Amino acid sequence: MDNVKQLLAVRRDKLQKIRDLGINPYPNHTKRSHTIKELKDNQEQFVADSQQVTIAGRLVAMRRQGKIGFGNVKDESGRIQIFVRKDTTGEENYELFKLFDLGDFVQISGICFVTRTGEYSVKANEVTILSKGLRPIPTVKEKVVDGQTRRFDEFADVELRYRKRYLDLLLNPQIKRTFEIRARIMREIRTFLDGRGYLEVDTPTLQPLYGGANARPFVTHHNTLDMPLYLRIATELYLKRLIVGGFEKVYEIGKNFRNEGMDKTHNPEFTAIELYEAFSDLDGMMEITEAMISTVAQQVLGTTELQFQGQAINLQRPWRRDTMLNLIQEHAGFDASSFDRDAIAAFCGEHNIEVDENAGPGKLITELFDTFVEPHLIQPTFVIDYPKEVSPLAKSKPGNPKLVERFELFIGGNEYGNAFTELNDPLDQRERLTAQSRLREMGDVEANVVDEDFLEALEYGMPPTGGLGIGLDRLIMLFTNNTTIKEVILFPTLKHE
RNA sequence: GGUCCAGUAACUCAGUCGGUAGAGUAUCUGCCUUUUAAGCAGAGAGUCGACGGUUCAAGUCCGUCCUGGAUCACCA
Repeated sequence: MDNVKQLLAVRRDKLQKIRDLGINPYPNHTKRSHTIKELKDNQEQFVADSQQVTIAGRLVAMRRQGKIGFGNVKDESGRIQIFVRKDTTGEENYELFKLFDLGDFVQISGICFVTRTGEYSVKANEVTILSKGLRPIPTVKEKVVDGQTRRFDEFADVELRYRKRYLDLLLNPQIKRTFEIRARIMREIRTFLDGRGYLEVDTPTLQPLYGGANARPFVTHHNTLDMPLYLRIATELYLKRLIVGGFEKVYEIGKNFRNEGMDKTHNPEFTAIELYEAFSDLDGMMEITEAMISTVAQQVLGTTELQFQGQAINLQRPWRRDTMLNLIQEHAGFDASSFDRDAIAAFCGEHNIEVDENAGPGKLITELFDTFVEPHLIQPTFVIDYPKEVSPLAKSKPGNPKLVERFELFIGGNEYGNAFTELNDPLDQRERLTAQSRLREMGDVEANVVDEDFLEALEYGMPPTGGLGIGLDRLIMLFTNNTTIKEVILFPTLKHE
């Protein structure tokens, strides 16, 4: 018999022994009177009064010695020591206590007191099993040395942590903070936008056509309708339809799905917010981006100055704004404003930047930007004036037909958001999407597809509109000082074991 | 996808020059009525990621593959 089977068999055996005592190892009801935090908050009084309490939680440590035993019970609010004596619980109940294993959910009734060594504890007069565990839980021990908690045999295997996130949360409770911050960020974004009169909406995740970004989709099939459906890569085109329909301020927070590679900043499904505001524009989107992110930081973290990977980042408004071409000039010493493809391609070649033969000058300019500029944009920076060639949904910049009114937001060398003055000229939009479909024919699998229904909606008239998208997982990474997107997603996508 | 690193007991990790697989924790047995990384004595527990090769002999050397991490490329 191998070790795991042996360990499982021991637990099964104890389970049967509990049943043999006439005790249900999975009772329906709990009689908790206090959370552990409530015990701690009232320590002085509860000890003075020998307060009778009933706590419930997971048994996370056990130190048995003959006819007594110490253990530690943990609920979501905290962790406390229990003290069990045979002559206090009685013979029969002590038999049950001896069948407890680490990881079991237990209920302890007893009085609050302080042990000889000064530890606040519950002295049990009755122990109850709430849920018997059948698998051994990895044991992480802690010792406090000079106020610092040292941990032993930490549950640290990154792969195991992601695959068995429940164990990660249980054994590495500090991980929970990331997801608490995540939830608060979401709530504060909603509070902020609701306060500005925005309406939260839901648009389809399953779409007959996909659009709104450059990406390959996941494809699925609807059996009854016998048609292909795509998991959305963005919410953009549906939200704009709502602007056509007369809503003036809408936003959606939800999952997007992109069928492409994974790395530290890309998970196949990720959470984004998109918002659209009629009668606004790129300047309006910069204002709302600054206001929203700095407000959320203040609400969630209590400050707009944060530390990210050893760098101090200041989210205090206003944020820097500069054009892509200026920034390339500054960091690469190259003037690309001519949009002369040959000259730009030659410069790329000199700096070992791969040049796709189908790439136009605009595409090459963004590659120069990515290489020379992006890593240096540590403090929040709005990069404006993007090449039209790479921005099929953004409105042209007056006075320069090669550029559009678009920004991307960079913080700490990473991209966080993308916004345009939205293109509302239906004929121009049709030309742009048609140009994208030509790129598709030349092999660009991520080029946009022509969405006739969307174009028809624009033909009914869409007001001048500002639109913004922000990758929320990355924002959460920034706020929690994580460099890996998997750390901020509870169940990140992994390959099969 | 390229390169580099890692995968050994349930957990955390050693394993030298190729020579019968190791420790701590956890588990089991015994002792122990104020311990706290409890302690003492003993025991069980492994397809050394998978497959193939070299060799008298492979955890160790070689090849292929799987999984994860780092990095580069691609990608927002």
